[in-house]
Amino acid sequence: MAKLNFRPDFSKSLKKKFYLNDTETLAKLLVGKVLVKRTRKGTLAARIVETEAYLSEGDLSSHSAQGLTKRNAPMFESGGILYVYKIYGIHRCLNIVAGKKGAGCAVLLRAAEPLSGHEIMAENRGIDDPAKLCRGPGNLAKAFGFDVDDNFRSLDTPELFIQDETGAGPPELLVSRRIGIKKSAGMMLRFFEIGSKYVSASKKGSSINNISPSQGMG
DNA sequence: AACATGATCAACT
DNA sequence: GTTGATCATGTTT
Repeated sequence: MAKLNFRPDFSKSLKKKFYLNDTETLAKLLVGKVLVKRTRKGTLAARIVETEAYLSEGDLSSHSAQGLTKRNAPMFESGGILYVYKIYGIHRCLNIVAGKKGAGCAVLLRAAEPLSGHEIMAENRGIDDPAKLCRGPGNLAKAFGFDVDDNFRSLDTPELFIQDETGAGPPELLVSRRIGIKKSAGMMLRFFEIGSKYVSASKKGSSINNISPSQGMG
């Protein structure tokens, strides 16, 4: 579970093609990967344990459902960049754009297990408990210091990337409905690691069979 | 008016 | 330990 010997390694970063997977597949595959951000104060890293997929079609809760707007413009770019938006005036939500340019889909990062930069995250959050630093989408974004000026930022530089640390095998996942939405609420598009104490909200879910990469539109 | 939230509190298992 | 209700907050539609 905990990666005691984690070291940031840009050579293990996910490549552009990885983000062209369809949104649901990307959401599953991102669980267990490590988000790495280098700042002036130090390097932040956390292992993703909970995600949600927001689709390009047939998903009324996706920000892309109403078409291109100024706010959701990053969603319509090619996958592998950030989409950050404000919610309830207070919080930020960090998304990874998925799929081809023009598709309009993204993966919301909902929770993560801190691996590096604990002190910086604690300072950003104003709390210490490692289990709470990156638990919940607003908290995760705040711990990492992401804001709307990070929109369109690419995930393929040594300053910001996602590292594949799943050499020992992918984590076992559960699937559930997404949290905090009313439209398209029945869709099973939330994915999280079984038994992780870093997961937000409910830890109930159904088991998933296999995960296979694809090149669909999501 | 709705909103991809979080903190807090009450009630329950 | 968990779940559900309540509400502060301000941007977007």
